Amino acid sequence: MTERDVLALRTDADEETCRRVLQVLARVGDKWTLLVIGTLREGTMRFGELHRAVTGISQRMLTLTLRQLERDGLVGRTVHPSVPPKVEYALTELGRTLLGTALQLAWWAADHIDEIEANRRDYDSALSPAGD
Amino acid sequence: MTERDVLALRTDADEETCRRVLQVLARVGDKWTLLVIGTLREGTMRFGELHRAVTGISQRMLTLTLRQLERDGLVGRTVHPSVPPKVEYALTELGRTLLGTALQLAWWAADHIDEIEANRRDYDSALSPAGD
DNA sequence: CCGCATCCATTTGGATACTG
DNA sequence: CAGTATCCAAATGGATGCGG
Repeated sequence: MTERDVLALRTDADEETCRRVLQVLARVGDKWTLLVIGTLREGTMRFGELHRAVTGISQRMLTLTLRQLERDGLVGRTVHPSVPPKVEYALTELGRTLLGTALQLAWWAADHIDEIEANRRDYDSALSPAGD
Repeated sequence: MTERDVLALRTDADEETCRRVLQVLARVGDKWTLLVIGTLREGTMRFGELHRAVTGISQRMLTLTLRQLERDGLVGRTVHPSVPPKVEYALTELGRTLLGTALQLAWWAADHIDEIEANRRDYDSALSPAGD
C-alpha cells in the first residue's frame, strides 16, 4: 500500500480502504483512547485504578473507551467472579504495537509543541492588532 | 521527556505538559486534518483543488481545517491579489515533519485493519448469539 | 473564486441515579 | 466494585445564502 492510498483519499484511489484506515485513525485520535492505552502501558489494571489514573475521565467515558478497545482487540478484559467483582484490563499484543507507534506521534507533539504554540501566538496577534 | 510524561497523564506527572501534547494529538486525529495534510503532500494547491481532492469535505470544514493548520504553522497560505482571487496552500517544514510521523500511524492502521475488523466481528457475534 | 455567517441536525460527553 | 441508563449541555459538522 502506497502513501497516496493510505492518506490521499483522492476520488480515483481505493476509497473503501482509505475510509477504513481513517476510521482507525479517528478512533486513535479521540479524547481518551491514547490516554487509556498509555496508562495500561505499565501493566494490568482494575477499572477503579484506571479511573483514578486517567485524570478527568468520567466513569461513562472510561467504560465506553474500554469497550471500544476491547472490541478492536487492543485491550483484554478479565472478570474475576468474586464479591465484590474484580475486572482487570491489559494491553494485548496488538495494543502494544499501537502504543509503540502512538508514542512516536506523542514525541513529535512534545518536540514541536513550543513551536506550535508560538505560531499560534503570532497568528492571533496578527489578527488582533491591539497595539499596532 | 519520558514515555510516562508524554502519555500517562497521571495525577503526579506534569499535567500541564500532558494536556498540551494531548491537545495536539486531538487536532491531528480529527476528521479532516490528516486528509488535508496528506493531500498537500504533492505540493501547492488552490482552495478549489483541495475541495475537489478531499472527497466529502464541506467548504466550511475545509476552511476551518485550513485555518487551524495555518494557525499552528503546519500549512502556509498565499493570497494572490487578482480577480478572481487565487489562494494557494502548501505544507510548511513543520507540516512536512508531521506528515512523516502521521504516515507511520497510517501504515500501522493499514497493516492491522484486517485484524481489527476480524476482532470486531468476533466480539459482535459473541454478543448477539443469533444462531447459538 | 474564496470564505464567512447563520441555521439546524447529529454526535459527543458529563452528571447523576440506579443495579448485580 | 464495576457497570448501565437517563437526561441534558456543548461541540461538531452540513446546507445554504451573502460578500469581497
